[in-house]
Order: sequence, then C-alpha cells, then structure tokens
Amino acid sequence: MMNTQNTNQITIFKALADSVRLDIIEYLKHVDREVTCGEVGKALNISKTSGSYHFKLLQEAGLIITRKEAREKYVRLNSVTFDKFVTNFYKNI
Amino acid sequence: MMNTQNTNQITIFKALADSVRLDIIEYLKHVDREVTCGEVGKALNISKTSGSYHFKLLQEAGLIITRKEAREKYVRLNSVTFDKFVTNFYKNI
DNA sequence: TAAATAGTTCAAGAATATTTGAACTATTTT
DNA sequence: AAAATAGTTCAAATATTCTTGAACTATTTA
Repeated sequence: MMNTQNTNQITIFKALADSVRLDIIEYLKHVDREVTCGEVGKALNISKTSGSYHFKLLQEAGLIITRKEAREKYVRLNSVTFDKFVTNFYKNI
Repeated sequence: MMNTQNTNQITIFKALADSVRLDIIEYLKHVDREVTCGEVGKALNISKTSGSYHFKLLQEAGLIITRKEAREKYVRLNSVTFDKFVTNFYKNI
C-alpha cells in the first residue's frame, strides 16, 4: 500500500481552509473516538461523495487516520499532526 | 477607519492556504522588521496587483500589521495572531 | 443468491480564488 | 509643472476547488 500522506505546511493549511473539513475535524475532536465516515456524514449532513472527497484530503494532509474494515471506513483525528500544527482551535473566535 | 480584520479560524487558514502568501509570511518572518510591499514584491517576484491582493487577505486575517506612510505601505508580521495559531512553521517539512 | 449497505471514482458543472492589465489616487522627484 | 514611483481598484480571464449524480467494487443481510 503506497503512502499518500503529505506533510507539507501548505497541504495542511489547504486541508484546514474549508468549512466542511473544519466541521469534520470539530466532530472528530468532540467525539474523541474512531467513527465511520457514514456516521460523520449523517451527523453533519454531508453527502457520501462529498464526504469521500473531504476525508481523502484530510488523510492526505495527515490530519486523520483511517482504517478500512470490511464495508466501513473508520476515521479518527491524527492528534500527532493536529496538535503539532493546530493550536487554539475554535471554529469561531 | 473601519476595522477589516476578521479573526476567524477559517479566515486564518484560508489566508495560509496559498503559496504566495506563505512566501510573504516566510519573508516577513525572516527579515523580522517592517518592510514595504514593494520590497517584498520585488524579492519574491510578485506583481504589484497580485501583491496588493495578497497583502489585503493577510491583513484581513490579522496575520500582518500594515501602516501607510505617504506613498508607501509598510508591512510586518503580526506575531500575536501568527504565534497564537501557527506553530512549527516551516514551508517544507 | 438477490437486495441492501458503505464507500469510491469519474466526469461535468458550479462556485471560489487568483492573476492580469488598464485606469486610477497620492506622493515624491526632476 | 511634468514625470516617476508606490500602491489600489476594477472587471475580465484563468485556475483551482468543491459538489453532484451515475456507475462502480466490496461486503453484509434477507
């Protein structure tokens, strides 16, 4: 399996520069456990296709860790990357 | 004079999600003093118009402090905002 | 084994963001 | 006073990002 993770500052900032992805991150941070893409999508009202797109970008930026189990894909925040680059995370200040 | 500064997480991330603006920030961080837009533009090979656009976004995100003196506009990093939200800043990791 | 479920991929369309050049204001230099 | 310089604004062109639906793979359930 090839490594698709890209730990460039700009990749991370681009990944964070979208409200859908910030919603996802906020959700993952809040629940603080592994959840399926479907659960996140339902909770945040994101379509499957759009979710797939956004989870991919977050994963490529190294901001989430994903694991496929059978039909489902589990995601959780990658707190190593997240805490390294993101401080004072509040969606609204 | 109206306040155009917008301290939202997403505004900051969007401001950081562009290579021209990261170049500008890196430059300002490196020189560590007030410089004119013109100096930055020349050093980084950014056109006046494009520079004007990018400096505006950085200012609106609160990432730089600007001061107009006669013909020239001086800019410097706003380290309060920058240090609050950006840690481990290296353009390439 | 057929139907349902979870997620991906693709191409097209829509929305946003960036660049460009021309015209402009304001200031400084000649 | 004319020319040069520093920067801004605008609208048009271009580039990039995001959303959508259809078709797809793989797995699970009825």
